[in-house]
Amino acid sequence: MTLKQVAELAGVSRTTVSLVVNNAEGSRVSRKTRQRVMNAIRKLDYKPNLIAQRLSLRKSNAIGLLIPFSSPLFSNFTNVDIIGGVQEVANEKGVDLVLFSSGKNYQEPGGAFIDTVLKQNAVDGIIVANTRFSTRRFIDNVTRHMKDKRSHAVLLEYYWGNEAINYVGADYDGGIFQSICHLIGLGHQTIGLITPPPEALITGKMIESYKRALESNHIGFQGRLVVSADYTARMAQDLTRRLVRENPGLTAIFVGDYEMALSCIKALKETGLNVPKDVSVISFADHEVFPFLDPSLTAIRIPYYEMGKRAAELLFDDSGEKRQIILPTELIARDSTCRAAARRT
Amino acid sequence: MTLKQVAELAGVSRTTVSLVVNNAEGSRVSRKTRQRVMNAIRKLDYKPNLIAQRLSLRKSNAIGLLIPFSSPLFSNFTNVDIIGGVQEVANEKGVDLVLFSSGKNYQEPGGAFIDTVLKQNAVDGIIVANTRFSTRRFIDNVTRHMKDKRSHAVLLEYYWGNEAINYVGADYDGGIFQSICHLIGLGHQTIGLITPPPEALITGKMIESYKRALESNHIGFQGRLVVSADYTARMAQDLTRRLVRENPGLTAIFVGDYEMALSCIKALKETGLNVPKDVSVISFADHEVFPFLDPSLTAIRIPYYEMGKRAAELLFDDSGEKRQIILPTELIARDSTCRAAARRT
DNA sequence: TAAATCAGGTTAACCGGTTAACCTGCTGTG
DNA sequence: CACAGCAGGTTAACCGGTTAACCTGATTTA
Repeated sequence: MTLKQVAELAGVSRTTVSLVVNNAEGSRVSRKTRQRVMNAIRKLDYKPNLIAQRLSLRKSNAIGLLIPFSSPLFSNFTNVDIIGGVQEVANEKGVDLVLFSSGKNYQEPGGAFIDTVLKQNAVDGIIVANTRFSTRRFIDNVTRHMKDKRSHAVLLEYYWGNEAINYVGADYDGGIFQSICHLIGLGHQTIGLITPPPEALITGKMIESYKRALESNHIGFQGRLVVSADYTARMAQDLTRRLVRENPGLTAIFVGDYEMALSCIKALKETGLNVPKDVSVISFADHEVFPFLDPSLTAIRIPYYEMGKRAAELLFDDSGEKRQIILPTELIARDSTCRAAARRT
Repeated sequence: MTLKQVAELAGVSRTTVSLVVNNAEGSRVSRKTRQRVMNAIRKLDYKPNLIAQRLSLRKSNAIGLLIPFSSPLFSNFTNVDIIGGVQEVANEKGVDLVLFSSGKNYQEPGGAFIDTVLKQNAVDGIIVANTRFSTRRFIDNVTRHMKDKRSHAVLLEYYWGNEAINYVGADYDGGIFQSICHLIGLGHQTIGLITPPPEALITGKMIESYKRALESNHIGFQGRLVVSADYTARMAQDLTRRLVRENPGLTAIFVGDYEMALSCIKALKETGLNVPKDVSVISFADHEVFPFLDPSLTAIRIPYYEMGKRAAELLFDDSGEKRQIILPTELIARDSTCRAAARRT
């Protein structure tokens, strides 16, 4: 089932078979010969060996998607959307999608990994996803390798820096700003903020957006309203309880991760507080089931599917230009937020 | 950055470099030469070309995961778990994970696709996932190619047939049987069933399990309690309304798909019915957010992550034996089911 | 009619590794 | 001393494709 066998059966050279298989434009093969070759191909059920093809063409015809996450976090639903978006484009372009994911600590693997993968020709290009949860060190490490003109890599999610690299992000700042303003508009003055861990890139930015929204509305910033959790349900619940205990005036919480938002609501209910009557809650990312929650959850819609598509498309852009794409976000107001009222404690 | 360049810089043959790189056991390389080569490798930042390696070794060092789904259904959350499980094993074994997904219609691609992928050496083995939603034709097509002793393919999800092929499934029958019995135990006598489309493999089996549970409890089967929907929210809602309208005695519904379960509940609420007081609802698959729904949703837990792992492990089993693995399911009772009471309509 | 052109192939080098078989010089042994 | 054995390499074939360059005979063209 190789070119050679087909060639022998058809009584022609390998070159001719190759030309027939690739149906070359300038078709230098006569009808008769082509027929003979086609018959041999059919008879042997010949399929070209992709690996040999790739070696010969010096092209792997595959793109990589690196989700720097360990298994528990891997199931973050945003990943499905990203994978789906990337997959769609890969399908369209006829290339394979290879999935990479790191081990337990999402700091690793960094730029070295990308470098290796590309140098090894495992893939022609790679998308590094979910960088909002990565550390600065990780990102610096990655971007160092991406500045190269020929580097076919795309950062999927916002890059808070000013290097000329490819990235696709969403307007997190705008979404968070809008969320906080939404709460303030509903009369909330004491708004808690639960962020991802301090070392996650997004955390600092989240706090900035939060502050900016407060300032725009002439509300003072209070450090003790801001806490960071490590994505675990337990910690999110503990911090929620601490927030309401230590801040009697608190009537709203913005939670920077959807899983923690669920835990936050659970903790509030267990504390005997009503959502939204006592405390309004907004989740950072939206989810298809949020409309069905109790109460339905107000959240920022982030177009991960679209982001995946755009990132993949960027990978196929051979212009050599580095492009930055930021897609809009949108606040979806549901029942977990309402007009502020004094909390009964 | 090829073997040749390293060889030249180190002043040795390509063979020697290859031996050093692969750190061959019988290490036929002297310390001195090894050092020289290592230095050259470091100096040039040499990484072996995976594609050349694969060609030479006649091994692609990659496994494929085919999710025969179009994009909207691709985001089915069960897929993340499956992908995560497979990924974990792939990582462990040091092989790449290549993701395939079909186009719009989930009948295609079938066995021919698998055949092609394996013949092309794109991957060493392939997992065909989510087959519960596939048609009989698709499965027959796939299994035909899997009977081959040398076929490295695993069906991920139950295979309702008796061919000797590799598959990993879950005890759907047991889960559904248990669910219906649970409802009956709560006093429900008129239980609706919303299934996936008739052509989906699981549909017929679901109805069988449902019937079996009724029979075991001496309850007559009524055809008009069973309807099939096409996964869309609209259809699920329409059918829910029809079920309650046409069956005044109905006090419970088992829904064979988690997205449709959400729509079902929504429709019930809009009809003015209370869940669970008027109608109890059980969802076929569980989800991490189900405890947070309103009401929290009773569901069958299906260990998709574990199933992904087992399927991947099966792929690496070179014994030549075909193995069948069926993992247990579990009914998680929550607030969407309660003791039956006459419906106020 | 001689030269140019062209259709329809083939030859051979190459992609970047792996590895069986072979070579070479040294050491040990009967 | 002749030869076996071995350590430490190298040669060359091979994996299964692609493709530039070349060949050959038939058809145009000047």
